[in-house]
Amino acid sequence: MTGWEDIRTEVLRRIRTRVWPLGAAIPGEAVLAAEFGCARATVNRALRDLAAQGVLERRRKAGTRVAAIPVRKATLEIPVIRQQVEALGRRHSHRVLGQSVVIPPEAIAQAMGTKGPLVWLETLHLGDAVPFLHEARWLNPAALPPLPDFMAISANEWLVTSVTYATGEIAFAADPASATEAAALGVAPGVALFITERLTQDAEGRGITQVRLAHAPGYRLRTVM
Amino acid sequence: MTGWEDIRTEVLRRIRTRVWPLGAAIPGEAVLAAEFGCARATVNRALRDLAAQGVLERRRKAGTRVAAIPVRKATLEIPVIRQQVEALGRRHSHRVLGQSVVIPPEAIAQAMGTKGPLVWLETLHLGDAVPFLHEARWLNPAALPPLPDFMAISANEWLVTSVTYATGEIAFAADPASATEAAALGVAPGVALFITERLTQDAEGRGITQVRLAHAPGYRLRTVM
DNA sequence: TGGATTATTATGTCTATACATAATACCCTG
DNA sequence: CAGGGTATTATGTATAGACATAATAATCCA
Repeated sequence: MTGWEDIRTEVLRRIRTRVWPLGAAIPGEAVLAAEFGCARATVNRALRDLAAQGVLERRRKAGTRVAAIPVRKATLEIPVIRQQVEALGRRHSHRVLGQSVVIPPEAIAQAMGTKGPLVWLETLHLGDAVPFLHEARWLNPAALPPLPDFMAISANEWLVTSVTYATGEIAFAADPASATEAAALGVAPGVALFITERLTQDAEGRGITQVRLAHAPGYRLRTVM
Repeated sequence: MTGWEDIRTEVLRRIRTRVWPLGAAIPGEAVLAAEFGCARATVNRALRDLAAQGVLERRRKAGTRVAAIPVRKATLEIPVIRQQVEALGRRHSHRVLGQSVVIPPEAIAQAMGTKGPLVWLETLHLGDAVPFLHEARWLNPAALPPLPDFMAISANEWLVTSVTYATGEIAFAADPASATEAAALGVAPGVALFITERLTQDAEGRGITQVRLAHAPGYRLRTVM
């Protein structure tokens, strides 16, 4: 009856009802285990979970305290573009708008950690022949297997299956449509577009790819808390 | 030497190098524990972590398999507005632009799960007296403690500390600035704004608050993968 | 053969114990 | 009193063993 989720619930209740006020230290694991009549490992699991959510802050020796300002953490699932389109009940296709090998601008070169030439690739993703997303991407051939024919497989899809694990950062913004994006998406320049920018690095920290995704108007990124 | 993180690393390596291809089933916990020379619980911890990341899919009895399409999961930290402003090295302040009690439009009433009147609140957040964010919020007084004076404490801040735990959903979008938002933020109507919309519910599923945050141009939401 | 029941199995979780680790608190010395 | 070293302590992790649970596979009966 005292599963770790039950304990998590009870701890949350005490925080919510201010039995344990914001910022206050809570009893140690051993004490709580004794109180709840379970093993310390069970309490540990519950508290670790709450710490991962940002509700608690834990430090060795210092103990556990309720987060003073509970930072909300939300998990975003970032699917492959094909899946996003198909989730809308539309058929996905893509068109390569341009591909070339060029020396990148300074900002990109620095982000990718290389001075050599990169592959520049512009792709338009469509759902039932309607523009869905404009993809402007830099690829670092020095950090990637031989590039395929991007007309056959989109870079987005090729990358998730050929570079299984990597780190990087994502940023979201709202930008006015550039001339290129407007033309590709069939909207007026300056229209508000939802932008996703991603920088991906391999295990050695080399830049693999940098991409700017401009979503057609109406796109919403959603998640539950 | 065989901590659960080491095992996680090794499992990831096998996935990356296609020893275990995408979509394939991997050996059971007991088998892996024997191979790595550790307890099953240790393997379990590693595999659970990878499943939480979306790299593996696990089902009782069915076993564990590599995710066919590795859905990327990113964790967003959603701080209080004050913290966002202060993180930029600016001093936070807020101004209440309007507060009233009205019957909400149909869409809001449905989202909040009530037909009664709600509190409508418009707030402008500033950093060093420069407009930072426009907050347009519905509050459900039936699901909240008595409302404070929102000129003294912003609704954003009051809510995180008085409603410690709740569920809800968040959506991000890019919208053109409405007349109200443009005026408040001091930008031209139609300018691309980054919008955060949040619907918060309490433990019983009652709508607590619904808010639309319009960030001043230049705002970027960032996270690491 | 179809449908319901039962057996099997891999993951999920709990326990008790042990040791590791990090960080604080304390104490001792110069 | 400052500085550094040491003791203490709460969390972090590992282990073996056990039982729970869910889902599939096998079986049995109508």
